[in-house]
Amino acid sequence: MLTIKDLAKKAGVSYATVSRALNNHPEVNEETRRKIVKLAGDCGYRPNAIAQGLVKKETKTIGLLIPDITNPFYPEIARGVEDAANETGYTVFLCNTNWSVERELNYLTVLKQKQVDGIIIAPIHDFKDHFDLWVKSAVFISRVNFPKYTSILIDNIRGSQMAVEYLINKGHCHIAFIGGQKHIWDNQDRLQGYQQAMAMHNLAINPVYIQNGDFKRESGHVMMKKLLACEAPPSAVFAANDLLALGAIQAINEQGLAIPKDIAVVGFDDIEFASLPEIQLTTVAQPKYDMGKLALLTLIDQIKGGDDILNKKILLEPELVIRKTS
Amino acid sequence: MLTIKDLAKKAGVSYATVSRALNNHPEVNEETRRKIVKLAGDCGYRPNAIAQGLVKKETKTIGLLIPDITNPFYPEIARGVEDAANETGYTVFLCNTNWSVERELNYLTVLKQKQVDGIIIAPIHDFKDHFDLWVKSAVFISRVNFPKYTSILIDNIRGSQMAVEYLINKGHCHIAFIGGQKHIWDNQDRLQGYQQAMAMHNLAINPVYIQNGDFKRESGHVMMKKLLACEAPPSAVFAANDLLALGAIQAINEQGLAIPKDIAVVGFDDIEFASLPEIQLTTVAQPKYDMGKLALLTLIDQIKGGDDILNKKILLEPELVIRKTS
DNA sequence: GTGAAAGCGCTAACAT
DNA sequence: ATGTTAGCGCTTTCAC
Repeated sequence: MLTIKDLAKKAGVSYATVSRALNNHPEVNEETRRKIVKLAGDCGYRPNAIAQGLVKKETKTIGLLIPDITNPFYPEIARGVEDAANETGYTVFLCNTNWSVERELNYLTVLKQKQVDGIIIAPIHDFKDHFDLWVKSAVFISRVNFPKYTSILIDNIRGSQMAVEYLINKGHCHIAFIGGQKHIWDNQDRLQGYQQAMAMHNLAINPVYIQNGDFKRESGHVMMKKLLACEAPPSAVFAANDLLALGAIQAINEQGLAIPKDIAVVGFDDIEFASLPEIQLTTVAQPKYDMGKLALLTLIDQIKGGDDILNKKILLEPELVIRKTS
Repeated sequence: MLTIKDLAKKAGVSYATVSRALNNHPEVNEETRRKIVKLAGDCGYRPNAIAQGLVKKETKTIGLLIPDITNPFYPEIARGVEDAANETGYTVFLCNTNWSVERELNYLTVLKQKQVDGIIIAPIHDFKDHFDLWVKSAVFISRVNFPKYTSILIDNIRGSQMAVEYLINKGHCHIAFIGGQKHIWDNQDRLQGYQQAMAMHNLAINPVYIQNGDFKRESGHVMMKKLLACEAPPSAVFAANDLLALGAIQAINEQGLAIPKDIAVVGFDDIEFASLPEIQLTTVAQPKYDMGKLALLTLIDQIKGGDDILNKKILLEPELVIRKTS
């Protein structure tokens, strides 16, 4: 591996000069700079980012913690993060927590060791106060209970209200909610939006109409089967994400029931596959790619800037996309 | 940030001893080790991995280069890579090349600078010989033309043959191929498998039946529309991946034609959404998750081992999953 | 404008 | 068994 010293030897200057030339320090002679830059190009010299990181205490690296890369919602986010990272010179560690708290925690310590400049996280548990021990800069893709950090997310409550009100306006009054893990913020807020919409229209909620599982398709399938098996099955279901909605649709079809005639279904996220002609899922859309991009840019601001940009809460507007399942 | 020297001071030993204790060197006194380990735990001390990387010339970090994280095929791979990386103590850089050669090349230099121990790559272009300038260890998720590196992939030709032969046995003789970028290995091999199967059954291929675009859904839509518009539309289509198949299905439906009655469709990959009840796409399955895991483990072997494991070619068996679109 | 030298946090060879 | 020291590749004072 070619080092800065090797290059300095070839150029006949001290390696400090090479460093200055390559880092565009103004004090270096224009001619020597050109010579050095040319030489570096010819030799294919690349500064060792690890060594740079050690002295500069900045690694130009961030961590992206998400629960499930397999849910098409997250790849969109990741793509946004990654595109923006690329443009700003950062590289991103992919940390798929797999809905495991242990793994989330473990990743945090690993990322700290690897000296990332910051993290973007869609958390799966409540960090309490331990969090700031681990990272200096972070942006959350979720509501977050401690004020110190920036978060960017869509208005989950509003989105859910829109979805449920739409169903109510369509004449439904037996509307069920199928959700993911109870403790996940997104789930709580979407449940709350559902409850508020029902309350605003003086609609009672049958307790069995509120189901919680996890955010995967199979879980939607299971919960919907339960709903279908109860004495008074709902005439509509609001699912806390599209994967759950897809699972619910499957259960409904297996029962021989028609969508939306017998049961209407509305999802959340608007993953790409929701728009397939065969699916045509009505759902609450999130600007996933833009959220990813924004998260990264906000994080960079925070890394660069200092305290004044902390504690920003960026709330984006959801959009109800009406298709054929409702 | 707490450093090893701070810790040494607190423990009342030299920092070399701390290093030895924490790295389980045998020569250190069992009692001092326990004391140090305890202290480190209490203080929440984590060794700086950047500093470790600099001296050990090993970063416990790898790069994963894929063309499109948005295609559900790749998240499955990524999850496999990531799970295995986690178990073996590695962290992975997500490098989404976005089908851009420039970005792929750029990532290679960035990863080199960041001193990754190796890379796993689903390449989008032919590196010629420049490649070994950049990385020491690599495994390809694709066929690869230069022998020095390990590659792991399924038998694309065989898989395509299986798919096309299945269509032929179903009585089809006007079978079209819609593919991705012409120069991508996967595409070439799948095209070849298609051609071989046709030839083996003495079936002529109408040149317009071979369409190439990119590997995205919209491209499948466009290509299928073209096929539908030609004088003698095919009675079956073999798509080089599931996204293309999904796009083709959309075009067929828009024409008011029935699947599989009027036109049969077969895809490749078996992404999760191919199995949705509403889709039920017949497709050639790849063991995506296992491929990812295997790729990572093979890479580690290579990093650790040396030359003897280079140039392994691991060819996995595809499986034809017959569903409702054929 | 350039060189010499210190030091980032750690490991490992060399002493003791 | 433990301490001392060199050095990984780089940036950044501090001299000149």
